[in-house]
Amino acid sequence: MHAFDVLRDPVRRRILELLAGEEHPAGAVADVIRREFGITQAAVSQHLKVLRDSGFATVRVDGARRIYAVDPEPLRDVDAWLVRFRPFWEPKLDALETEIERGKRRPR
Amino acid sequence: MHAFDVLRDPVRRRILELLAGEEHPAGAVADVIRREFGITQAAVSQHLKVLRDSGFATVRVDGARRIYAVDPEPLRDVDAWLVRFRPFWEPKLDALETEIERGKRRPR
DNA sequence: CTCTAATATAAGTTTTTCCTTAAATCATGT
DNA sequence: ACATGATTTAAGGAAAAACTTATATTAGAG
Repeated sequence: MHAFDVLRDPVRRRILELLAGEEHPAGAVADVIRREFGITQAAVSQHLKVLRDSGFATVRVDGARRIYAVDPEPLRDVDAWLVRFRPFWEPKLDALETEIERGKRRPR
Repeated sequence: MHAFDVLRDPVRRRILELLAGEEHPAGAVADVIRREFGITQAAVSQHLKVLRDSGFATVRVDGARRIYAVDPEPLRDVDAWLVRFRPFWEPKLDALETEIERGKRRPR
């Protein structure tokens, strides 16, 4: 499943936003989403499954709870795809900025 | 229609890639897409309509031809949404970089 | 004005997505 | 062992997306 297929759904985007701040157990995610979107816990669980299967989220078992966290890899792919359009809205880089940008892209 | 709904379709993403390089008449786009995806001219035209309606592309009439070009605004929104996840893969900025970044985000 | 090329739109079908309810798992406290 | 709480999985249905073919529109050539 392609990254954009996953991000297409507003519920999944919201879940990722929640997880971006910090990890959460499935139940906590379900509570927020149920309140905001009015869907059932089962539906939320299905979305979590999509996020797992597509590599956007990782799970850690803690007793009866499943703790979800963001796995940023696929988001990075999206970011990479966007690169070719960024020149449309980003000002030209001068020489110093270019050097720093280069450093950022070649991390230690 | 949300930006991610538009980007979800691989044909539309490919069209945007084509237009990112330079503007093209609808027919030229259709030729490439038809070859690469095996769909009809009508289907391509429908995708172009989605891109128009959702603000991803602009059209300029030139005789019997319609010249399409990228309008980057919605892509910028996507970029903005990604911001919150970028700390996951981008190294920390030091003070000088922060200053420059700040300058870049507040153009002219 | 008529023909043709370029493109868009209409109508209908198939496929996919997302939701619901119901049932299955699995860990923990009693 | 049993009941309970947390979560996932299964099955089915409704709605949305993306094709196809056929038709409409519009510009320019002759």
